[in-house]
Amino acid sequence: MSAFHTYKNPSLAVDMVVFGYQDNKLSVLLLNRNEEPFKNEWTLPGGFVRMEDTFEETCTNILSKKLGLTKLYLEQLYSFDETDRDPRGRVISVAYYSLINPAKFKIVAGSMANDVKWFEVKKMPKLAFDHKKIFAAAIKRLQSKILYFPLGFELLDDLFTMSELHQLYECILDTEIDRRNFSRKILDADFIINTGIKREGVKNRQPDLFKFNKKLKQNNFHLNIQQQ
Amino acid sequence: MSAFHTYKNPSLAVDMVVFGYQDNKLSVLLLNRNEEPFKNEWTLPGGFVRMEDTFEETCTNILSKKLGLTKLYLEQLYSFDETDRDPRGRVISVAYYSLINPAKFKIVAGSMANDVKWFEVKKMPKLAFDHKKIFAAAIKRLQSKILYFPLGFELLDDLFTMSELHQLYECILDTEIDRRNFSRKILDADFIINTGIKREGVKNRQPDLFKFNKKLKQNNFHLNIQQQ
DNA sequence: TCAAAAGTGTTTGTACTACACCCATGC
DNA sequence: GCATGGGTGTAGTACAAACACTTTTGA
Repeated sequence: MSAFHTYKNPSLAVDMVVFGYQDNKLSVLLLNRNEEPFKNEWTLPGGFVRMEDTFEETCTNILSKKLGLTKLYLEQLYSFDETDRDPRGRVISVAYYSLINPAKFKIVAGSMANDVKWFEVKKMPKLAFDHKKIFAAAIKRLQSKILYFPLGFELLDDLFTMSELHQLYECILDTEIDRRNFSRKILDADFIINTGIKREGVKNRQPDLFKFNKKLKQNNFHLNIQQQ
Repeated sequence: MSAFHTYKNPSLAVDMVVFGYQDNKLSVLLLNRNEEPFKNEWTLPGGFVRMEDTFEETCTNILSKKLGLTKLYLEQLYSFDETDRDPRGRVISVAYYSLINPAKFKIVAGSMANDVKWFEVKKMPKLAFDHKKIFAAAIKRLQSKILYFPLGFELLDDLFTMSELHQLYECILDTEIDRRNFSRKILDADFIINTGIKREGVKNRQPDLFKFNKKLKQNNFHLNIQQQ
């Protein structure tokens, strides 16, 4: 038992794929490294796990420094263990993804990075380390999970129109969905509630505003989208 | 960079939920601990990750010592990070699950444990550490993944009858499935191939023997089972 | 009064469910 | 012959896809 901590351990870090949705585009938050290795390349935000912190605490600490944001939707993705994934030594990375509404937060550059920026998922730059792989896993998870779980609401304002929700789904899934069938399906599943309020100041007919049904007990929603 | 390994890191371990199927029952392999903490209690097999090993290598090393088995189906489940999950100190556990055919292997007691035993998933003993949680996650993953992915074949012999496969699904999902609808669905999906061979020496009509279709390219299988 | 987006409804086809029937084998 | 499990077929139904129509707003 006394020998318990004498083994040399791999280092342990978290890396995060932070998704944001704005202007009908899905984006990811990247940092530009200001030190070697991979100086001036783009990376996912991340950092080492301290002895006293859980993964989520580590994630929250890192993102609160850089974005000033709290109460994040966080979900563990996968743990990456290739022995050569970090040139500095053996580092295990536990990947998380997060969904945020960029309109609610202001990005603040942190001490480790000289630049923080949103990139559209369709226009991603080259990523350092094995972060391309982590990003790919996150997109895949997001696309499959949104088919049966109410994820999208984290990315939208508290009140949103059916059109906005519909476009979000089309954007994330990168496919066309019939708006009428989508509307019926998502209403039947009780994911959302029509507030009765109308959005004003729009060009055409004023759409209803919906809110997420936080009291949803049973989830019987399932979109059948063919993944290509 | 020189300070890279001076931070104190949490220890890193893997824990495995090894599923086996025999006598129409789904079982899990457990070890009886021969040292404190949790002496004489049952645990999932596991061990610490060495600097030079990947997770899968760690899993394989541990299981080959205790079971003499190779070429395992292994899938990463989740990483458990509660700060108090191990009384000896901070230990992160990356959980994997494995599917094996017990008939193919012989269990060998290892150096760390004084007993190795299969337990039916419906008759599990109290588990040490947070292993009950890990086990629950594994069952849940197995139940949801088998609905759309060809997992069951890892648990069966190379040649099996439709009945055997059907019973395996009913056992894992803990529900009744109409055998005729099941048969049609799984055949339509091209998961399995009828070898034309019949099983002999049975009491009633000789059933066809099937094999897994290893050349399966596109997976359009999906069982619709209501999870209760 | 026209264009564009939003709300609501209907038809059609497919796929799943719930069955029934026949076949082969051992006793 | 009969009991038992194995193989195959079919009618009914529910749901999803495809599509059309009406309503509301700003210009």
